[in-house]
Amino acid sequence: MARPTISDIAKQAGVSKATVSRVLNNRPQGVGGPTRERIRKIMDDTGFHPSALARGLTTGQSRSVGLIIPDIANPFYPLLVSGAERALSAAGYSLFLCHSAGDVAKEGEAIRVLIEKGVDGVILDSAGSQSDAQVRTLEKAGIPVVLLDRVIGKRSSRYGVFLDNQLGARQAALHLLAREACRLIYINGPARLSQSVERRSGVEAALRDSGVAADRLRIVAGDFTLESGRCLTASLIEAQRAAGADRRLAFNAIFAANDLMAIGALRALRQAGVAVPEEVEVIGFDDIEFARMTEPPLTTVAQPAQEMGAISAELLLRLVAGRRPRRKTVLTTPRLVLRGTTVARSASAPSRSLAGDRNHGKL
Amino acid sequence: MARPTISDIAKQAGVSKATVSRVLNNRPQGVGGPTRERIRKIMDDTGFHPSALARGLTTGQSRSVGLIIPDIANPFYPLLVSGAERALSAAGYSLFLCHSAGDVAKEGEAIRVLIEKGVDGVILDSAGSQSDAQVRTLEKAGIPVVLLDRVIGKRSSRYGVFLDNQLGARQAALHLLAREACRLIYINGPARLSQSVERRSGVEAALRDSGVAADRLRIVAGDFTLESGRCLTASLIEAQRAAGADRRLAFNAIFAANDLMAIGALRALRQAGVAVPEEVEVIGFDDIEFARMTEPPLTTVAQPAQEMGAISAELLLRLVAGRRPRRKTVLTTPRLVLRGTTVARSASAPSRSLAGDRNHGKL
DNA sequence: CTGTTAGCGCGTTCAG
DNA sequence: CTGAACGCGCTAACAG
Repeated sequence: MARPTISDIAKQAGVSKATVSRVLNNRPQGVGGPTRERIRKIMDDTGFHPSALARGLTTGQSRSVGLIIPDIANPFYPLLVSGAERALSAAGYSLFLCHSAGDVAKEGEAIRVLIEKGVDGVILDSAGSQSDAQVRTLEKAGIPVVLLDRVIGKRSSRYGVFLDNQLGARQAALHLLAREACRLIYINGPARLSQSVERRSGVEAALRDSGVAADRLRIVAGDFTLESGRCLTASLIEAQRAAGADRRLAFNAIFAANDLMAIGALRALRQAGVAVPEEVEVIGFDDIEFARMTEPPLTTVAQPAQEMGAISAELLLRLVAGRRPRRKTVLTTPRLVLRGTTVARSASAPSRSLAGDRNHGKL
Repeated sequence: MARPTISDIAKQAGVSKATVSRVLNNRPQGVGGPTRERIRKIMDDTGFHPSALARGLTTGQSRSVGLIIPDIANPFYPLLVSGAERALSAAGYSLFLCHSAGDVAKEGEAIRVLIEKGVDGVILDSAGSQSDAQVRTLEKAGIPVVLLDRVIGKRSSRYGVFLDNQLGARQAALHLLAREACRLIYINGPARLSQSVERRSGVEAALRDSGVAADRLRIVAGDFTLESGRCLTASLIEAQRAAGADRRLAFNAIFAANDLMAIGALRALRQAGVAVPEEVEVIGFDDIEFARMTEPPLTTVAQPAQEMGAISAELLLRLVAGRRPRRKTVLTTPRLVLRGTTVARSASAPSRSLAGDRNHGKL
């Protein structure tokens, strides 16, 4: 009682395989109405399912794509996956999920497997900046690639979907710098990551744009963990208190390069008895789910992660279909979400004016 | 310059396809050392990758399995996925990820696709209790299925990996009931979910075991959202205050059926100025990532989600290999993680004594 | 040690 | 409108 094949159906229906194939693919011509119905019924009764493997072997299309991400357990990536999976399955494609654990070798292994599985394309949230060779392997195999979230080399050389980190950081910093007599601390991530570089440059741009004196901004380096945000903030508070009335050490605003560090900062402030947002305002980056659960809820720069996943899938499908998208890379727009860790500022321009909507155009 | 096939390699090497196939599959006999090396080199130089599709067509094995979960964006499921993916890829298997959005129809569609893709097996975190027919479709196609996290019908009738919800709830409740003069509130989830039923029964068992009077326990129903936990707790506090010195309304412990509701409860308590854990102790369930970020960090019942994913994968692989595992279902053991929302109790028995280690035995 | 032959299940000609 | 024959890339069984 093995799985029935197309020939089994043909035999039972007293027709040829070709005829069955035609009803399978809903081809209007070639099969009479009654015959069609009869074949359909037999397929249902026998529990027939056409083999996508066999089909792919002849068509050269597997209708499946690979998605490689550094880490599934990290709460940011599932959003990318979710967006991609939805777009893909809506288009009749399936998703091979692979994780690289941030390791270039594992990433290469995943790519090898995906090629063997005959995927029609790959979405790659690359493990490192040296992934260039890996991508070339795919290209050599004639498999389209869309980069997602992380840049490899020059941004414009490959298809990709990224967040405009600079813009997001700029928005947040501008918002804080609009505070009267603002003294801003920027807690950056590890300098080697492109995200850190871009966000920092956004903060510096905001400083220039707002005309605030350069000594009003102070940049410290964290490592994207809650602990680092807490420690850095605690020691800043400490230093400020030790200095007594020395106002140069004072600060009344913190912008952290991710939400976890912002939450750490929040905790340090609370423990020191500093009122948020009255004495110090705080903004994070990412808009992780927990951002709205802190007290007060965290103002933060939201990444449209699901959308990014979906866009990358659409871009890839276009490539798979053989069309050349007009734009090689899509920059998605971050959005400043105002919550309780900042005070309302009526005068400030609405953040949308900065945003534009570059990601709503045609791909 | 299309993708080279096994015949291309054979031609270049001046041997037959069979010989190439033999080195491809590392078969020790059949090929001489030098020939083997030469063929290997040619494969490397041409960037040859064997087609898993074609291979699967003849072997009847695709070396890929499907994993269906209700929702990828929900932070609990990625842990399951992560565990499964790791175990699978370590065994040389790839993972098709599908989401059902909790919808039985979509789940059916996913199953259909997976059958067509020729997966060797399916791990199913079922969308509903009526998924029985779907599973039968798979069984009819000769595809092994392992249930994960959610039960369908009678627990013992199918292969599956589940958490011992009753045990987890019992541990938590016992811990709280050990408090002197404990008056416990249990915030349950929606009654229709098996998780709610099992956890409630665990709480009731703890009450009996501890010999505490039944009127010390009060059960209210939430819906697993943070808001519901907050509201219910707030109104309980309200009622208690309105009653003045009426001690029957007093409570000094809350056990919530998940972490989100516990966090909501925490917030209500803080807003009412109730000290945690001094006046009221709180325990949650799940141990989501944010549990350790609340203030104080949340004591909770941890689910070994990654492990559950990994075990389900191993179970499935065993099935795929044609071996009959000794046990049809694996019950994983929850673990009470003591953090800041409960006070230390030196007298209480270590939670491990209750735990056992049923999930460490042979599958 | 190596080559030959025959499928795996399906899509696609090209004749009928 | 329908059917027979071939090929997709690979493995398995059997020759040599």
